[in-house]
Amino acid sequence: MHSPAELATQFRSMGRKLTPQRQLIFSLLHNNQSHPTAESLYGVASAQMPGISLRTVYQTLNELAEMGELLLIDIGEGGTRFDPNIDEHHHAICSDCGKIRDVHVKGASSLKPNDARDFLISEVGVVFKGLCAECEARGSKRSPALQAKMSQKPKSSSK
Amino acid sequence: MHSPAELATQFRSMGRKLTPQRQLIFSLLHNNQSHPTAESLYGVASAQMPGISLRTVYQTLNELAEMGELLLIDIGEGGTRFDPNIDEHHHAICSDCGKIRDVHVKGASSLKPNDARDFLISEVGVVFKGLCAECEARGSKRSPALQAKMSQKPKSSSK
DNA sequence: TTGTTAGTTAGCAATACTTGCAAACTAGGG
DNA sequence: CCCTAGTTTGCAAGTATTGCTAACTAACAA
Ligand SMILES: [Mn+2]
Ligand SMILES: [Mn+2]
Ligand SMILES: [Zn+2]
Ligand SMILES: [Zn+2]
Repeated sequence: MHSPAELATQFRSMGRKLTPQRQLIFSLLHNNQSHPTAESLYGVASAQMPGISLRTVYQTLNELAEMGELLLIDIGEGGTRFDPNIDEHHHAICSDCGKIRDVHVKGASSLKPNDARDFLISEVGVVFKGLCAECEARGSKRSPALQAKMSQKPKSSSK
Repeated sequence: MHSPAELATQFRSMGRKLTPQRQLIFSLLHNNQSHPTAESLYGVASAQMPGISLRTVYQTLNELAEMGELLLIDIGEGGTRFDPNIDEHHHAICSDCGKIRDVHVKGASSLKPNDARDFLISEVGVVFKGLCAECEARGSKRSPALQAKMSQKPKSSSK
């Protein structure tokens, strides 16, 4: 993703406005390697700008994605994760805590299917699943589903 | 996934019952390479067994997944896809029509992240995105989202 | 500064997918 | 044929995301 300043220029040049909400989201995304969900971003955004709406977070994330400034990652668990790192890279996903780490894989871009020679490849993605250092050390065996449940606070009206 | 007959035995030996619904689902899944969603399976199941419930399809698919007889695949678009092919393989996903094809990738299992040497890998997945032969030939440029919309019949009460 | 307006935001309804629940049903053993 | 543990259904509820629109405001011009 480009810097907040560059995005500002880019937005304005597209006839879009530079609102405080957008500026905040740009800054929260800048150098963010956590692969956040819309909801988690909304959490930190709300802390700095009470009243900002989840709807606006979704809207801005979608705009950035359409502009090619963000990548979407869909692991099975939970919602879509957003990735401001648009350079070629791959991911290691911890099946215990759900954290996603950026990794680089030598030779990944030249991988080809043995079969399906008639398939026109536009993109190759490699995903490693396993345990991150922390979870491995902790010797945890919790499933991601259980993890999610445990870190869940009772929600009243989140619709 | 094991054969319907083997699954029958396996289910009974676990104290589970062999119902007509389960038998039907086993047979629909056997040698099925379409990576169906619960909903699409429900469609074909309903044709052969009117009255079978979507709930039961989900239930059976989840049971098979827990038993390790099915793999779950989550592409961004639409619901979870189920894969009765549990041998090591990878996928080519058409960004136009959404079809998923099984592919084999030489050397995939020995891929390692350059960084993240502290990550304990349990599984490596490779995904190719691009155009399948049909869509490529057709020269289609439709997005999967648009595709989905176009093939959508108005739903009344699908909740 | 002020006015104008196209674009944006907030909030709530609606949708899509999946699971929770409980009453009715039934496979499989005795 | 009976019993009952396990199953199926139908519907409510939950989660993630988008549709809609009235109220708001950034950007620009006067
Ligand atoms: Mn990343
Ligand atoms: Mn497959
Ligand atoms: Zn972890
Ligand atoms: Zn295609």
